[in-house]
Amino acid sequence: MSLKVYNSLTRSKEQFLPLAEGRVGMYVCGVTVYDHCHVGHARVMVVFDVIYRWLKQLGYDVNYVRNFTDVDDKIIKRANEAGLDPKQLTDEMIEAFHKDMDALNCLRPTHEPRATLHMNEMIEMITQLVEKGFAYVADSGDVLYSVRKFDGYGQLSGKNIDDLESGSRVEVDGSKRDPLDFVLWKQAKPGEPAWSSPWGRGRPGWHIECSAMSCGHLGDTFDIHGGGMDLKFPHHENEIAQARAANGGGFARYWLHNGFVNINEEKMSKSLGNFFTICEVLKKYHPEVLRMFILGTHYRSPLDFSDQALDVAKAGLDRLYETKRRLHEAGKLPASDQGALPGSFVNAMNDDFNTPEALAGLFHVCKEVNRGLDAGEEISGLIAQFTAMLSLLGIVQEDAAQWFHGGDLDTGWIDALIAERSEAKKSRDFARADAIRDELAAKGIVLEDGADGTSWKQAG
RNA sequence: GGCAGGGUGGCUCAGUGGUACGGCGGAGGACUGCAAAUCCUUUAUUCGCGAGUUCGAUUCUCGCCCCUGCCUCCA
Repeated sequence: MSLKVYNSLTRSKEQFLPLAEGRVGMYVCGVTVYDHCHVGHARVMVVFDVIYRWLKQLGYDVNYVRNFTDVDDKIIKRANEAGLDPKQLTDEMIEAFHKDMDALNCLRPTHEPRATLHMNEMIEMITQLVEKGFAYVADSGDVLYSVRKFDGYGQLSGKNIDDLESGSRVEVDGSKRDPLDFVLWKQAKPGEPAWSSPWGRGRPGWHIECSAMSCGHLGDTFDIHGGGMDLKFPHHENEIAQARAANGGGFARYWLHNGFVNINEEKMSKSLGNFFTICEVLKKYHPEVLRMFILGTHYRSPLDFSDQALDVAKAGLDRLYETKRRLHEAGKLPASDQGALPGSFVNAMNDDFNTPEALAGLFHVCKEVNRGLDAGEEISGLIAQFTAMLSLLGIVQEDAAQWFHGGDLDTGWIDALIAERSEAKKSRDFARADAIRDELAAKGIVLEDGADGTSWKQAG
């Protein structure tokens, strides 16, 4: 079975066939780097990380491009408030972003272009739009895109221009010929970051950077464009209008959009203020827990964020880690993660990256491995499947003992008590043995007596 | 108002025209000195409500109810 993906453009699941055989060009909208990322951002990054990994698994040579928006009103505002140069702020936030992504075990994209380093491409694209009559210079000096000039406007988001205008919440801007027109190039006010252009010193509008950088790296027509659902309109709609009008290409062929992260059934967002940053969550939970939490729901469905949901994700990981620990202790962990993947897992992933179903396959193999271990059977094939799935999903990559021991470094006292308890057990002094176990339990240490001695883990 | 996506066991999350995957939790059992972990068994006559198509619908169609999102910046 080959890969099928849900294409937002056609609102249907389609066979995935890349433009060039064996190669995939994928562009994902990154973040505006004015603040730390929250769990909603984590979702996009993890979702597309898994998509990236799966495409590579299928043998494609993937050119994965994810941008940084490092010029923007919010950046300017935030930098001013903090008394920083915008460049300082964006550099800092990009570093923080990378730290979060590394923690979440997201592979680095092939390219991570910054908008400020692609001014020429943007200016060139705007020039073409002006020349071809899709854009005009307004009285304000801003360059605007004339939405009504572009035929297919609204195709992606399923909107038509007249509906948009009638129910419009768009502010009426006197210099716009049509309320829906959007900015391609914005005149700089004194003190704002600015670049020279045919229309004077200024900065690009938000949408143009993605059109320019995606086409710049991947060509006028490329395979996949992704991002959060909220970018569908107007951002992606505008990207399409710009790119197709400017260079006549088809732009992205498959549009993939992930669902939101909700809190109390409400979208997590900056404007509502109901967000948790990734680093906040990581103070309380291991990054793999967050990753597992995200993979537990299909990428297009809403994902409800709560401590309880994270606890469930952790419980699932604990189960997988128990098996990993058994394998480690039995000396049966394979040296390589390159084992064959079970068919159920492959089918699930090929069906629009159905990670919940893939996880079901993983848990099934996990059980089979435990069963085989209990029975002392030869199960190296199953074990190889097990670790290959974990590696592909980017979970259960820590040392199993370390996982259960938490961040505790000073564990000598625990080992000493365990040794004492072993002696007590040997002399059948179970009262003493149980007293030690209770003493440890009171400190959150749970003991497990296995065939090869006693191991321990932190409770919860 | 327009458009999009949802409503599945105690919680969570898949899925399918032939009575429902997995995880967590619960119950019983095996193992254990007792536990823990693991394994086994079990835990939805039922998939928001009503009608239709069908031999048969949770899955298709229609209507209704409820929820969320987008329509302004937003992953």
